[in-house]
Amino acid sequence: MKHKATKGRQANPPCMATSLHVVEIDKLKTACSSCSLHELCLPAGLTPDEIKSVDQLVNRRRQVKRGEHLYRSGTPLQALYAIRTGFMKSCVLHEDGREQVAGFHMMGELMGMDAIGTNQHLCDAVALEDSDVCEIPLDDLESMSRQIPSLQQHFHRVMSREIARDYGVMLLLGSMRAEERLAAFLLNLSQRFAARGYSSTEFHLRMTREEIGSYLGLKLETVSRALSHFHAQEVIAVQNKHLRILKIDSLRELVGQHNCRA
Amino acid sequence: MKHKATKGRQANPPCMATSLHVVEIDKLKTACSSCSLHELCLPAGLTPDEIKSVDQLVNRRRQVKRGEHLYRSGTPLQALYAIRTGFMKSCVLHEDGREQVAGFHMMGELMGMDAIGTNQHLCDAVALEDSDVCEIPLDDLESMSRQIPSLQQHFHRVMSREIARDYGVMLLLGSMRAEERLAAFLLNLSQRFAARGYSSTEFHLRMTREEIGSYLGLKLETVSRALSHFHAQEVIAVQNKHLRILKIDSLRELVGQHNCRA
DNA sequence: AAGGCAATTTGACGCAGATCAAAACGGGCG
DNA sequence: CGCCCGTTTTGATCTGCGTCAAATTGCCTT
Repeated sequence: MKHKATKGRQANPPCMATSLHVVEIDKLKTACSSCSLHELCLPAGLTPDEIKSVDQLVNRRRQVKRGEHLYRSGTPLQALYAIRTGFMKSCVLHEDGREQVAGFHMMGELMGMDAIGTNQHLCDAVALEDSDVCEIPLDDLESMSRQIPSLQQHFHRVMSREIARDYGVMLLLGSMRAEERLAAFLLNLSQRFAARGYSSTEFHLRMTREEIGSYLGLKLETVSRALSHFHAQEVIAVQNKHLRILKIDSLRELVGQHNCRA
Repeated sequence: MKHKATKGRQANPPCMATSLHVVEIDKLKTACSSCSLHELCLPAGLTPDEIKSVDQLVNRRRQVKRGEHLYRSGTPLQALYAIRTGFMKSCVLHEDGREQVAGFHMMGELMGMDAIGTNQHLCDAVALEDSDVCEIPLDDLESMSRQIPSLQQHFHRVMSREIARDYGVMLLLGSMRAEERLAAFLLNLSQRFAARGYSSTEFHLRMTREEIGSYLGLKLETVSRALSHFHAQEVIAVQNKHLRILKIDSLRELVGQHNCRA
């Protein structure tokens, strides 16, 4: 529980990847410097030298197959995880076994921060497609951020942004109507895909309608109906999980105006 | 924007307190060491020596009268604030001017963490009763937490707990019925008052029904009706803002069972 | 290619909670 | 003390979304 000044852990087993060449495994270890995500991820804004130091933090990568858990609620916090590729959800669990999706996470995002306070994970993290995450032991991150102020600062920003995101979700759940929620959700996805260099108007929904509904505080039927309605209005084009935004401004207008639920 | 190794700011104007003796002003400056909240607040778990160092962080105290703002949405982040006495709310603002209560805050709690990511406050912070807060400049907190690992660790825990709290609110807003939400809310208040040495069963609601409703994603009439219903069942006794919990277990049962909204 | 299961869509209906309205209450101020 | 205004309560009605149900589609397995 006390701070350990562990600095790098070269002795760890290389990784759990299954069928990779040695060369690739080696590349895996020198993560951040060569990672295309370092402008989005934890090392954002660091100098190349600093990023080299951060490489030592990410000593292990882990593959999580579609449907598998990265961690489970109640489990002790082992590390934080940065998503390198793939798509995940986190679910908060009710005492009575029911669950609610608390967020969807894509590459460059950090998961597990909710567990720092109690050292126990509060949610399940489940891969919605085959994913690849970097394991970042918290102790190491803390000791390194004592040495690299800009890393420390960036880590704080990342945590803070998670809080800000949560406030946005609270707003959505507390005061938006079904179609507004869905519009806000689609705009959010769009923007995040765009930030990663993907199309902001055409993408694949990796989650089911039920998962979208759980996240938005709606039933799957309502999600389906709202999508159909948007489709009928030609605001979007949906076919199963493939989605294209046709009139992004219409979505924006929808989110802006709160007809109901003052 | 870069880290400044500022360490203490003894030169600041003492404080904005209005009618205090010099002795008291002086006492105000040596905040944490003599503060009865240090087990709840930021210095929790530090050694007496470490707390002395932390005293330098809290170089200013600020009084916020009932109804006044501590900070406003959009304003640049000046500092984090630890509540010493009083009671506050934070409100997220819609673009269209509508607002939603994102949280209620009581003594020992830290406010402003949502602003670290963008350096801009995301919510308004308003005092619901005359309050007294400690100003903690973020730069100073960061530089000191580089020197005192247990401070760093505790700060991370505090931020993480805010994230965990938000997840709880998301759960509440996304999947509980009106009376469950209210029960969860009352239990939460009860527990937080208890942690501060106040009665867990009898307290004063400092916020209006409308503010409760805003926080819980309900209309004030619904809040009022739910309170009346609990009262009729003799689960609680409410008179205006005075509230007594008579059957705390009934409230707990209510939160446990999710009749609706799977 | 066929079969089966999960996901999705669509319709009909009901209800929790929003909305509208009005009365009662309480607290601060002249 | 009494007035005024914001807060709260309570009732009546309306509606968005949940619930139930059934048909359709797509995907994965054999």
